[in-house]
Amino acid sequence: MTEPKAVLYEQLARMAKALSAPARVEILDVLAQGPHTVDRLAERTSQSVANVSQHLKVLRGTRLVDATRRGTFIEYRLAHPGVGDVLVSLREVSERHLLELQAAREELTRGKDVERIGRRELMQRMRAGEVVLIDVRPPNEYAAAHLPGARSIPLQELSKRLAELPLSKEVVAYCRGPYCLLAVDAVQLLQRRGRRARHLPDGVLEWRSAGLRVEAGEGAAA
Amino acid sequence: MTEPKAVLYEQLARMAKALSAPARVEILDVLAQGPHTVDRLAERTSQSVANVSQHLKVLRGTRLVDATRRGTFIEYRLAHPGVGDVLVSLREVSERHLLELQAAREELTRGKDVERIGRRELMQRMRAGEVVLIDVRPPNEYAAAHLPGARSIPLQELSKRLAELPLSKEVVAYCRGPYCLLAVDAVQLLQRRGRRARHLPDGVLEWRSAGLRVEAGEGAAA
DNA sequence: CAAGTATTCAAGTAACTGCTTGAATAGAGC
DNA sequence: GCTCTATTCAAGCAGTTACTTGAATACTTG
Repeated sequence: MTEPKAVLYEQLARMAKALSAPARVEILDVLAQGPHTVDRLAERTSQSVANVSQHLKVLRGTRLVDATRRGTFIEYRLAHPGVGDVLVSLREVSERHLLELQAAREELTRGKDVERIGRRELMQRMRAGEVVLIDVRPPNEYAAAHLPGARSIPLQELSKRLAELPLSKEVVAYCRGPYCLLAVDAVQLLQRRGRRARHLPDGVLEWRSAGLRVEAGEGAAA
Repeated sequence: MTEPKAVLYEQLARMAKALSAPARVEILDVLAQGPHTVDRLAERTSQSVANVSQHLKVLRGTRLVDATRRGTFIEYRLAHPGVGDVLVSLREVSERHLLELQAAREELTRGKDVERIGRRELMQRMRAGEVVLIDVRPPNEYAAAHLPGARSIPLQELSKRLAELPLSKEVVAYCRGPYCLLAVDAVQLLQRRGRRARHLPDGVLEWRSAGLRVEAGEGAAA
């Protein structure tokens, strides 16, 4: 008999091991924004296709991701919203304990301090009709999932589409999550144009992991 | 410049890597029950002292555990309650996705099916004074942390101390968590003696991770 | 200060990991 | 059925990991 208790720890470790390569964490992080094909993943993560394929195999082995064929491509996606929760939980504990991570995060946002808004305040002001929430990610990510009531205005189009945003309301921008700079750039751009704007540091992952609802559809096809 | 974004993923992976060896997960699991010295850890996990020491070094490197000298021993403990949350979160996702883990868990509890009680019902019935909650772990673990209102009756002493449990009340037993069999054995013993008894599959880790309060002290010294 | 011991270090090993390169496979679409 | 191409496989290499054994530290206690 192989100690049954040993099996339990082996399996927990196996799951952790699946998350123990930077390349795989990045892949999961990208997949959290929506389904991707192998070579779009390779492109987004600057890795070879073969290598991404091998990492995906590992992730499929622990059933963290699912694959479905779609035309000539194979589309990979997170197997379950709960996978996102682990990512968020891993990030929380890492930020609390790893000084290097805190340093890297500060480095990332150096000179990009913008005023933030929290989930609760955002929801209150949304209900009161006082703010417009914009999703500045690419349209396909918006289509895969976005925050309720958010409008899709990709960062690249923002300066041309300013007229869509009522002057009377404050603008709140979000993107992929706390490590993504799209929304920060959006807020800076809006402020330079004389708008009141704040940054919501959540992405759909964080939002869902906090137990809140997200919407899908209404955008470009994946 | 080393890509700042790459650093973020490296750090997340570093944290996951710390959890990617079965021996380390087991060590953390034991530490979650209270502080331990290196050689008690070695004993509990059936590993060599030198090896445990090396694993502890890794865990200290990611600041998951802290060490403090206490007499001639060095006592290791989880650095932060949040570390327990990661363990719980890792376990949740692993149970959902890894069939092998589900199988191992069934194997572990085969022929030991006992009636369970949930957190909510337990709290209601505790408030109503209808149940006695007993902690069947060794006294030092009880002393390190236990559920509010629980009485310490180690499994070994249970049959001798039955008189302490009022016949009028149902007994609820808990131990280290869902993979620990102490409480299951306790419930079986109680039932053989004609008592109404149920099993709470939580340990202090799960209880705390659900946002509930735990108590410390009032027991044998660590 | 000396002795004792809990803990850590150091060296050596077998096994594994992540990445590359180049070839094979397996569907879709005509 | 044939071609095209997205994806996977296979082999190989440099670097790392987990464990053992045996010796060295470093702290307390007397």
